[in-house]
Amino acid sequence: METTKKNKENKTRYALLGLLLEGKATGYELKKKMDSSLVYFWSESFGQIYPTLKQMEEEGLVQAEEQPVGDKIRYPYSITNKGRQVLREWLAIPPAAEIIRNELLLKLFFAQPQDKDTVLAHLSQQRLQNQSLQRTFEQLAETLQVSQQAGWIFRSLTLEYGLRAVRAELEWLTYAEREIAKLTMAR
Amino acid sequence: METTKKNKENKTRYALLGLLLEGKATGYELKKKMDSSLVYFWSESFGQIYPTLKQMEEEGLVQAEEQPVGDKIRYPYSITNKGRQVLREWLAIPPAAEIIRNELLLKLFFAQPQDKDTVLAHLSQQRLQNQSLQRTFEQLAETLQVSQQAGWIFRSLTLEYGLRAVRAELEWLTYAEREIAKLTMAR
DNA sequence: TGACGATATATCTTCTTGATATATCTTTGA
DNA sequence: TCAAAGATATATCAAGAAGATATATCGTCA
Repeated sequence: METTKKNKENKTRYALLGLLLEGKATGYELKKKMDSSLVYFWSESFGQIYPTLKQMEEEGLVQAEEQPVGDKIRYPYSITNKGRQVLREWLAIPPAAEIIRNELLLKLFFAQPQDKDTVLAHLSQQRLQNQSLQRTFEQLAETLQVSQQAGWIFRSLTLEYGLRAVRAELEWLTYAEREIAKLTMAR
Repeated sequence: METTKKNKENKTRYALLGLLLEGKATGYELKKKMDSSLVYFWSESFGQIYPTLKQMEEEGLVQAEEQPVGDKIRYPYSITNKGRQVLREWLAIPPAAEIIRNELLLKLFFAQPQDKDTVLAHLSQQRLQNQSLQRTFEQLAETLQVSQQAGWIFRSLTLEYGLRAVRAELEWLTYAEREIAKLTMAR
């Protein structure tokens, strides 16, 4: 696959531009929005957000505003038409294959028979995390049902993805625990 | 959750140590091994592998050997007892929650009704990628069935995870395409 | 013999994460 | 009413990771 294009492109900007479609917000507010809606498949740190916003302002993709609040100044950003266009163009590009780093699977892969109990503990922790995530998704689904505006369908599809992924992982956990139990019986 | 421990720990080393359990190998060979077995849930670049190997040698976790081959010198590394111990200790630590970055879902999340065709194209590409991955996993499963040595069960569980994840994603793709088709009917 | 692809080591830049610093604002309880 | 705690807000740094690229040798096929 001889690709010349740089796959190293900063994607933080698109996440921020997308969030700014909903209205102006400060870097801090953008981070909060992200953590309440996108975290399950996308996250950014302040170390990425603030510099990216500044850079995008230089490029004319967003516009900052100085808003004095008491003794301090907030900098709410809003998306420009150029920003909207850049986001639209990016949306049309086929998404790059994700790179996954799953620490649980890595530990499992290197485990030996004597690590059985360790592995079972890891699986059990994973189950708890997934169950909690499942509840979060179910609550989000209820909230989403209420507000059926434009683009609603696509957002609900991302949520459905999360729900199915969690369910599949829980089923795998059950399978894995059972297989490891069998192992114990045999010896 | 007041955690003092640095979550910023280099994990490349553990992947390399794990691979070195199977026998000595050069950085290049380690990369190849990784790409043929772990890629589906873990990957590393040369930019990580070579410096990490050097660093681990200084710490006494691996041992380099100078092996002249014709005009050039290979540097096969082998794991030391200290390395084995460090790996074992890491295996016992509960895995950190993965951070996911799914570009497809991000694009979906920001999509508007007019992006319908773009989204369908992305989904269709995703389906092809998943189908190809599914075939790879099925072939790997057959290979794995043959060699049932120690630790075989854990490796087969990681493969089973992959198979189930791919299957779940394919089912979601079908669901998503159907939902978007409904949308078209309605207007 | 030359071309090509695989082997092998290495470095650089950019991107990303997590930790930390600083300061103000808001809320809550003593 | 004062202090403490916690939320808001901006920012920077170090370490880690990804991707691109450079260099050179080896084996093999035409």
